[in-house]
Amino acid sequence: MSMSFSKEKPPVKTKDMLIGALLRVPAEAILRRLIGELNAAGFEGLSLPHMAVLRFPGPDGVRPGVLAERAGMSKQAMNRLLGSLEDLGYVVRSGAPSEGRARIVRFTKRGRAAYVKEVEILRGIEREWSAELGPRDFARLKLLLGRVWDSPLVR
Amino acid sequence: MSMSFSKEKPPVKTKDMLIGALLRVPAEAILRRLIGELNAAGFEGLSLPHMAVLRFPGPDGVRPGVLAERAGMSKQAMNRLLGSLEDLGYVVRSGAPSEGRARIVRFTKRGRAAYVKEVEILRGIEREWSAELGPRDFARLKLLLGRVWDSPLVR
DNA sequence: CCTCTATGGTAAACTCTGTTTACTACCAGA
DNA sequence: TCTGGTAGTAAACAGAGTTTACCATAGAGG
Repeated sequence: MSMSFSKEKPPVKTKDMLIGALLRVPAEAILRRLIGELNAAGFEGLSLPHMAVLRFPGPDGVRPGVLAERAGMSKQAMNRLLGSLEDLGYVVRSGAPSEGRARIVRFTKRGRAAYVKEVEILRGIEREWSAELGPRDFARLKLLLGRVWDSPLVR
Repeated sequence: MSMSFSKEKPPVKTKDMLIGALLRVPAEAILRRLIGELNAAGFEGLSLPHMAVLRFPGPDGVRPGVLAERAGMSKQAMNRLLGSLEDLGYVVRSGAPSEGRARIVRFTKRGRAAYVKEVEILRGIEREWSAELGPRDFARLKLLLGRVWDSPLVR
């Protein structure tokens, strides 16, 4: 599944860019890179849809329905994702609901390692951005995005 | 106490957030809103995949293959998207390639109106963000994202 | 104690969207 | 003229998600 963008920069003035593209393009670039590096690091089989599960704050100890809600998808879709992740050896789900208990998703060792690696990759990306923009400006960027996060704008 | 991503804020410290989520979440929120408002404004039928065509700098006067490249998808997939957009009355493609000329995508009136509306919606979102963050900080945010855009980080 | 209802999970059919594979048409250059 | 490259198209296929429907459990009220 190639999400690759064009390889050249469009001949566009930055000041014309609207906030939509300014956020979307780097966000997608990060996601592509995350998946690529995860696979390259030996965590094979992980693809874009799996990221809906692996992303912060992670699925460990959480019920499938909650994960579905977080990811903004149906329980059924999430369930298949979890089945896939289970087949790949990244998570396990506790016993069937017929036993009366709610199911709980748990990381396997491999799953936890993948999650740790994911955070590492993101930290690496942050270091690169920090080097490119300068530490002060990168910190400012994160701070501003944090204020957006805390605001009602994104809900 | 389920913490839903879409309706409530997760109990998370902003400083723990990594750049991936900080960009992804608002980018997705904007996209959802864009599609919703476009539909509500009478531009029915437009869905998420169509946004790969309608997004800046727009398809007008461009060949299908170039649009495919821009969107990071195969020419076949783009072609079907364009067929869909054509059925919905937003674009037209010039005569078949058997006629020896390269096909060119053109907006219909409706298509151009949708594109104009899209920019309007985005400008509206920018105004809201500007009000929330303050004009100076919003300008700073766009400037910083522009520097990311211009850097090799996102390619 | 029994039923009714809400909740959580599961399963199958369907739909949408993209890729892969393969084909046709035109064009420019040896 | 032949040949390789470009542009577009078509059909088969794969995947990912939703809808519809169903089962099991737990808790509340009669």
